[in-house]
Amino acid sequence: MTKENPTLADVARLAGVSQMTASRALNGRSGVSRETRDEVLRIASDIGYVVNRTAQKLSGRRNGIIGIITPTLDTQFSSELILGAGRAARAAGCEVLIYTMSDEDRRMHHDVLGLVRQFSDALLAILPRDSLWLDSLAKAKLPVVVIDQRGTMHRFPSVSVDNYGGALLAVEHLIELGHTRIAFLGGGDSIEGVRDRQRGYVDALARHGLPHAPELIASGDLSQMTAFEVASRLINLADPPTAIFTANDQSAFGAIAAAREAGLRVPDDMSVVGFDDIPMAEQFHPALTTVRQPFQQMASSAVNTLLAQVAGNDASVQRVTFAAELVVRDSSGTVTSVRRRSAALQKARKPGR
Amino acid sequence: MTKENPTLADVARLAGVSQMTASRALNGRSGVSRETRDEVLRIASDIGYVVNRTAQKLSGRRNGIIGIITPTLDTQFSSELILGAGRAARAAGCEVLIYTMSDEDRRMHHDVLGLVRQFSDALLAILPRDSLWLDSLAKAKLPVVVIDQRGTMHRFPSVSVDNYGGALLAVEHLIELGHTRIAFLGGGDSIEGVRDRQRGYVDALARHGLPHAPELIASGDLSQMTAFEVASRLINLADPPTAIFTANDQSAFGAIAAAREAGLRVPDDMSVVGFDDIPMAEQFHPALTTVRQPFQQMASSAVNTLLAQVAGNDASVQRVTFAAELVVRDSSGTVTSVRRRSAALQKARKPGR
DNA sequence: CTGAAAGCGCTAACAT
DNA sequence: ATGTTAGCGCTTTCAG
Repeated sequence: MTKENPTLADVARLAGVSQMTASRALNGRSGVSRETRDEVLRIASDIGYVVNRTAQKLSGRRNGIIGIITPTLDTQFSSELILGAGRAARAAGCEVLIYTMSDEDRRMHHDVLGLVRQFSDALLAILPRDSLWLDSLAKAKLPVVVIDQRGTMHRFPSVSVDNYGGALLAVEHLIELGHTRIAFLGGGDSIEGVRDRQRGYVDALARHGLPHAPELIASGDLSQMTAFEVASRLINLADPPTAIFTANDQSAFGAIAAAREAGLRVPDDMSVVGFDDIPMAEQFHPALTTVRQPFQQMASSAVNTLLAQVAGNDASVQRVTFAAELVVRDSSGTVTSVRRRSAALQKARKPGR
Repeated sequence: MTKENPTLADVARLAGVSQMTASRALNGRSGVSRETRDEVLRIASDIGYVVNRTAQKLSGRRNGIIGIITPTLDTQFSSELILGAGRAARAAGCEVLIYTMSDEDRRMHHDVLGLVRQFSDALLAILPRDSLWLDSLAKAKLPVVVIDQRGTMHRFPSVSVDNYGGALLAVEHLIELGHTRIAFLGGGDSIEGVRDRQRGYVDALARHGLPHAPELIASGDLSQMTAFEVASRLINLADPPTAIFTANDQSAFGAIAAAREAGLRVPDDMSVVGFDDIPMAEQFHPALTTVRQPFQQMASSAVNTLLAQVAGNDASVQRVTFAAELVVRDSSGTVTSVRRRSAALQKARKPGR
């Protein structure tokens, strides 16, 4: 029937106690006798009472909601993170609410943050690419943890993967396989993590005495389509690379498609190594060799930091970095004979397209 | 400085009017003189006032938030829909809050719905595959619109694409290209839309006098990986299909990978047509021929229906269906000579794997 | 056109 | 261990 949602007052009345007592019992606070508590809980569950989190919040208390703000939803990168955050939050008895800030309407940072704050205790920010955001965040008076973007000002705790170290692993893997002309397909330099990957690439090369070839460093925008184009250019170089390390998995997919388009087989004629290890990496054909970000751990660390801050344990501004792990699959292999490669490229170039 | 967020009371005081007047002005209600209104708005904007939506909601008013509940975030299907909904909502001056119900914790339908209701005026449900959900939704006393799943009980307004018609388009396209052995790679029958696609496939065949070959109907789970396996089986049939129509794009990607694995070229030796036209479809290589769902339109229709209901225009339970559109790209082509195909398959089979 | 009072559901801060 | 009071920020009555 159309009976309204049960409220705390209902529970209290039915249990024959005051609202306050009911509240205490429900929240597991001290100051309630076992008996009373059990009774209250029983009644609450009986009538299907669900605490009203907006009221909770309005009254000044924390309401166990953590807000996630993300620029996009369509990257597996963010979905993985969100998934992990949700799990971690629920494990702690919290819920998660997601707010997307699509690129178009970066207009009202302020409003959005204001809104999020009204609804939640803390905010998990998944790196919008511009730092304007960071400014707005600074004004929001609530705990914030930023993922994968250490603000230049170090204003917020952040959690990220060891991008530099991961890149090192990837490139050294390629070097071990015998590659000497290794290209880097980056993603612009608006994202700090991506810049770190490039640094790792450069240093790995240097460390192994490999020449620094500027023409082998190209930059896309982390999208598959752009990566396809950029990789195509790389492949058509007079002296093309035998391997490409890309700044993310999506780019790797694009690079692989480009290699195929050029008549090269992966990994026989061209090795490709990505970064992220999104679920697709394993499903792709060929399965992608890539650097794994421990999304679940990162998310859960972020959530816990947030929760600690909410609880008052001021963990000051800290940055947590997780180790990256190289996952070797089928897109990387030993260098093929130069003859074969050249032949393949020649053949592919002639017909044109 | 650490001054708290401005509240309605602040605006009112500064403007020298009562809270009520300020409220009316801010909400664009009648009963306020132009002058007063302008003054209030000016002040509000000056001090950066942002209405507190939780308070708004608590006081019984609608707060302009529409909640979206989705089982997954990692399918481009849902991201597209969410994106579209966000746009439509913002166009109407509303905001959108997303709640994910990961498969694991389908436990507390009730709580989740309760929570969503507290935060928002209406609910857009991108449905989890089981209908238990529908039951819970029925109890939630707030406007609901369901996307792509017309509940068996027709309890909610729904918007979906013409799955049946879309499938017809896809299969007829294949038939026009000369294919006669066309397989269907489905996705189980828990989703009504997917079942409709299968019906479309069957009917298209029948309509063109093509034999109904049960062995050419296989079912996956809409994931790329499963599709790879299922498609592999299809390809290894004694009399394999020359084309595969898949229930969604992800499955098409898997099928293409399987074809390649078997030594077949797409589209030369095997045509593949998907369904959805997620952004990846265009970026994939080969670009995928697929049936487009007008995500943006669907989402915006859903949002508008929701908004209308909130506004009180009870549009009763209606179902909106959008036409599907065939997008021909590079993964479908005319049938190749059987000789070539057989040769390719023979060759691929011998080495084994 | 404007304002005062009361309350949404809950929780701190004081009582008892 | 339990109850009372007051108030979070806003809005709906109902009065001027």
